[in-house]
Amino acid sequence: MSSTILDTRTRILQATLDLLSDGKAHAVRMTDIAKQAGISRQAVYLHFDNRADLLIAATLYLDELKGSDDRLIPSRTAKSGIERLEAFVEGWANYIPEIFGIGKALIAMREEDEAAATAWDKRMRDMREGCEAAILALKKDRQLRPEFSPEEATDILWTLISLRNWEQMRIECGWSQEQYIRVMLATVRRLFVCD
Amino acid sequence: MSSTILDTRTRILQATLDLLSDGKAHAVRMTDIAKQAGISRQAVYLHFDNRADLLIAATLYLDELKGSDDRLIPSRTAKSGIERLEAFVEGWANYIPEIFGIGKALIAMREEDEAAATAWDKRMRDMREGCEAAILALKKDRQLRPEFSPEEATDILWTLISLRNWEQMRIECGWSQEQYIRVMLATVRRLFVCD
DNA sequence: CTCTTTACTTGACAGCGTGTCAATTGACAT
DNA sequence: ATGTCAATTGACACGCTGTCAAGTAAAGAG
Repeated sequence: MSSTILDTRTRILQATLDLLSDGKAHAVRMTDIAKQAGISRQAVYLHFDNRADLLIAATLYLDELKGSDDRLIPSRTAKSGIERLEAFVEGWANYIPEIFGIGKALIAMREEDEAAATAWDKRMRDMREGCEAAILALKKDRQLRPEFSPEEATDILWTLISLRNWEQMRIECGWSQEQYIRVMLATVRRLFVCD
Repeated sequence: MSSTILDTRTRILQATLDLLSDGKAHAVRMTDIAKQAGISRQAVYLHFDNRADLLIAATLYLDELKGSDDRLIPSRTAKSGIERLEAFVEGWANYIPEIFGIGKALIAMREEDEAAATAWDKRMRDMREGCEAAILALKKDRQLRPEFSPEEATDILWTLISLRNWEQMRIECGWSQEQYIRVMLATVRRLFVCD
């Protein structure tokens, strides 16, 4: 594993993230990525089997870069269930902008590529576990409203803070990130927390 | 405008809707549609300029078939703001399954095709007006909760009952249509209606 | 009963993006 | 000097969209 291999591979991954960060997932071709990385298109295939493989690797690379596990710490160290719920929602909300580009690309690929679908679904299932933990912490504090079962509440929360909804609110509705966070926090508080 | 023209055109549109109803938008090629309609692939282009044009026409055709305007009647004739909100959410919820296939296809096309994006956006803007009307009816009754401005409440409602969220809850979360309606009604009531 | 028009067919082909293959270069290690 | 390995170049197959040209079959008009 010479450092040259790593360097080129990393440059490809970085190029991928750079280009996808615009949110124009469909406009990013293998040729564009190669050009951005300063190599030939064919050389990309020396490091990644195909486009899906590259996109999946790019999400893992991004995790490394951003330390996605650390994101959950404030939510894990929260004292009350309410605090935990709010810390989780806010932490995730601040993480979305960083993963949005690659996320959107993987979501688009989901429809055509089995491996991409599996990879993205796994990430989303992991995120759902965070939702579930927050809901259960609330329930443990007897602060979870009785309208919804914990499973339903988890599903609602999971759906509510999805990438797609963030995109719709931020881009379609023109909300600022601050507004998004404020409204989401108010929404989950109102929906799930006993008065 | 001989009836033969109409017949073939209609058969193409019907074939398109039939194939898309499975929700596997990306698997439906022009060839598949032609085959389903019983004509040659090239003949499809005698009636529609391109794939986007065909998909857009298919949504309009579906509107004709289903009389989408009639959907809003129960919501318009509702007596109170709450009634109106609930009628709107339930009416839309029951409409989604019918438009889901073609809707998903247009959403996917949105990214690549300007015209498809415009067409779908228009439909969604129209739907947002329904959301807005329901929220304003609630406000007029002084039943709209003060946490959100009417614009914010409209945006939240609009996002909440989106096709994507319906898909996530029905398919990803495995909810039944009845469960979806029950939970959505409870959610909007809790979020927007004063006690 | 021709003549024309119209809808449709067939076959071929260009464009574009992905993915593959073979031959070659250039650097570095032994 | 020799072998290895990353990367390059050029060519090509595949799948799908969209286009074009020539031909056919049937309906309507004179």
